Amino acid sequence: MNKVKVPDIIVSRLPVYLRALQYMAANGNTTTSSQELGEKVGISAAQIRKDLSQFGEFGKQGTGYHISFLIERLLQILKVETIWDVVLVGMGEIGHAILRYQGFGNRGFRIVACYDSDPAKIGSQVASFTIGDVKNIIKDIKDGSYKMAMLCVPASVAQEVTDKLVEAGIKGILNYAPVSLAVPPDVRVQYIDPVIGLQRMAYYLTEK
Amino acid sequence: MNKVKVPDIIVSRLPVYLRALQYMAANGNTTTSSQELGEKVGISAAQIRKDLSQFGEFGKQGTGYHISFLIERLLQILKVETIWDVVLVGMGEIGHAILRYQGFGNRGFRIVACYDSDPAKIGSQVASFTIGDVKNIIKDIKDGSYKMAMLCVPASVAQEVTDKLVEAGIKGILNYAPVSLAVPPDVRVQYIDPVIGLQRMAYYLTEK
DNA sequence: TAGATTGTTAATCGATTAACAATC
DNA sequence: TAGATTGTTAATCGATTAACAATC
Repeated sequence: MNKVKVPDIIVSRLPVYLRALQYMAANGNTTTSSQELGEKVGISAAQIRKDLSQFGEFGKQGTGYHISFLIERLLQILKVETIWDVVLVGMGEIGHAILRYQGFGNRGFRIVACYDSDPAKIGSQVASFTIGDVKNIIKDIKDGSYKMAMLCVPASVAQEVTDKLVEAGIKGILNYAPVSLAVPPDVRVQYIDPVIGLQRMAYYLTEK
Repeated sequence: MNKVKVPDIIVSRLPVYLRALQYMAANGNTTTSSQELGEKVGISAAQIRKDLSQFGEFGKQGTGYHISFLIERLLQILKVETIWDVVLVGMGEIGHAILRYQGFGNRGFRIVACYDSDPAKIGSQVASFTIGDVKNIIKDIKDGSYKMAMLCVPASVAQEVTDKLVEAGIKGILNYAPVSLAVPPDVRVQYIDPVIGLQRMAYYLTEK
């Protein structure tokens, strides 16, 4: 679709722009500039303009960007205009917290199935879901119905469950397990490990 | 301490190396190479050697790295040999989940106090903590006793709470609120927003 | 019109990779 | 010794910034 491949570092900033724009819109703003948006997200105005220019011309000289229009375009570009179905694997503490979290729906994602490997959990009801056996994932979703998964299993089994997800046709994994995953080139992994963030900040702290 | 400032992009990879090394150590491995470590974390061997060389010479030609020694050095470099005290602000769904999470302690961090602004929650007991009034944060920690915070308040109040944390001397904020924060240059923010990760992956998906 | 701000170009800056001497 | 792997240099590659013509 795109003539030239857009660098991933640019793609990674688009959701941040989108989030800020939606926040502005919710506060009643109708227009903004690369300058103003840049201040909100901590990125230079030049970079925002350069990033957006990869996808088209969305602003007007002299006046800047119409917020609702730019939001629409970013939703299109990121392919989150409609809702993606996501499967949740691992119903421990984190899995339950994710299931209770209300913040996915209005940003393009919803959980449609839950899995675990613990016989004590399989078959039980959580919210509106019946927990399925992780062994059946491949069979269940091999029709390609689902492309994304959230992985909340212990680190010790994360790779083997990942292999199953990949075999089942999953192409994007949001990984909460504190371990690096190996996947084929056409599968993306995003890591959520709060400790990595804390350790990274600790480096800059001078004393306790 | 360091003669030359180390690029943040290098610092950001160190916790990932550390995590993989600790995983190897837990599995009984005693030595590794930049090649092997690189395969585990998805980073080139040359880059790992270059990153580590910023801090010293930790390997041996011909044999590679002694895992436990390299772990020790990374713990030192990242300043996570001993435990950092972290305050938790915002006792909603996410705040409670974080409090229940057992994965911080053995990686360098522990929660030492909880705050909220909801009168219905202030004074109540959660686990071993009494929830404090967010208004008192500045007074409570102005002695500089705590340097890090986890922020789990709604996006609408995240900036004002952040300002209080900064005034209270907090230098590192792990932000779970889905909004960009403005902070002085000596304060670091790390963002945890799963939807950003999901949207970023959605870009690469071809169809539903 | 005058002022503001875009989209884009060229220059700068920084990060990654490839290669290899050193050496365990 | 021969093989393996480091730490480091130089080359390559890619990302950011500064500047400005175009134009709303």
